[in-house]
Amino acid sequence: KREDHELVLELGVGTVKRTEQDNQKTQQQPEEDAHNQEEDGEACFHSESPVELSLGCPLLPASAGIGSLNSEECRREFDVSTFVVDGDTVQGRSLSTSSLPMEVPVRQAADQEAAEDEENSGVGGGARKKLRLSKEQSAFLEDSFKEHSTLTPKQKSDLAKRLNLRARQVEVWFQNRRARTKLKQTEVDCEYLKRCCETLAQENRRLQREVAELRALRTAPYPFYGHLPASGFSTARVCPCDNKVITAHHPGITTSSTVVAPPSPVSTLFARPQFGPFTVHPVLRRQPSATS
DNA sequence: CACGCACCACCGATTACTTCA
DNA sequence: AGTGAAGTAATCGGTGGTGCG
Repeated sequence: KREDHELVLELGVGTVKRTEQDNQKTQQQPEEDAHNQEEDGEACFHSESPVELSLGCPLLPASAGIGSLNSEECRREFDVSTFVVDGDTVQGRSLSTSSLPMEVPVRQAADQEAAEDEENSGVGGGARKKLRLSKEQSAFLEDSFKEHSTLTPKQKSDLAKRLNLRARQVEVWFQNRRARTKLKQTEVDCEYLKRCCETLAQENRRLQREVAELRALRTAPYPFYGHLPASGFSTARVCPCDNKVITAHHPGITTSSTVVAPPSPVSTLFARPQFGPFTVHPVLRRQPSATS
């Protein structure tokens, strides 16, 4: 956790808390898994050596625009140098598709073969078989997605090979993942626009009240203005739209000039929020429902 | 250089299936 | 055990970019 950020998003990936169901499924395929491990020449995810991966993820500045989400920056901030093996913290490992220090167990080697058989045999008329990716496969794909939301053909085939999936499956996963990200961003944008609307409605009400007051002043007898400053200005306000100072003289003469005004609460709110694994809009960050 | 064509990657919408409350 | 909602893998049809003849 870093001191200069309010929140640190932590993602846990691992097999420490395996459900009974998972264990049962694993037991159903011990031979296949063992076979795959031997084939790859690397040990992985033995039930007696659970792996937990903790990902520290500092928030990016909320001022980052929606279009400016820089995956490079995200990646640099994305500290995955620590994970835990059997309770011991291991430092200094980086996470990438090429250097992840573990092989990912596959749940569906048999299903994979069946699907490929079906593909090769050209049997397509029956009900499609939906395969569920294992937690580890999903986590690995998720990590890859954090590095790059799109894949080159080589990255795709590498990932497919590593996860024992078809390249098409990897491709589809990334397509669906992008769609989910976009959907969530849309939801965040919607929430943000609602807030903008509320704020503008408040501002509108306030301005209408002010207009009514000014009209009342204009129609009042002259001595009523005795409290005004010698300059004769009755109001001086910064327009949130273009940072112009609106000054109203009596009676009814209005001038304007551009100044550099500090950001108003309104303009601060209008900084567009950014959904993503790394950013939370400052307004939304302080919601009671937040984890803080 | 313009055109048509094939190929590919991607997207949005949708379906089909699984999981969970 | 049955059921609906939510999540997600997979499919389909459309679009834009690219290379080639």
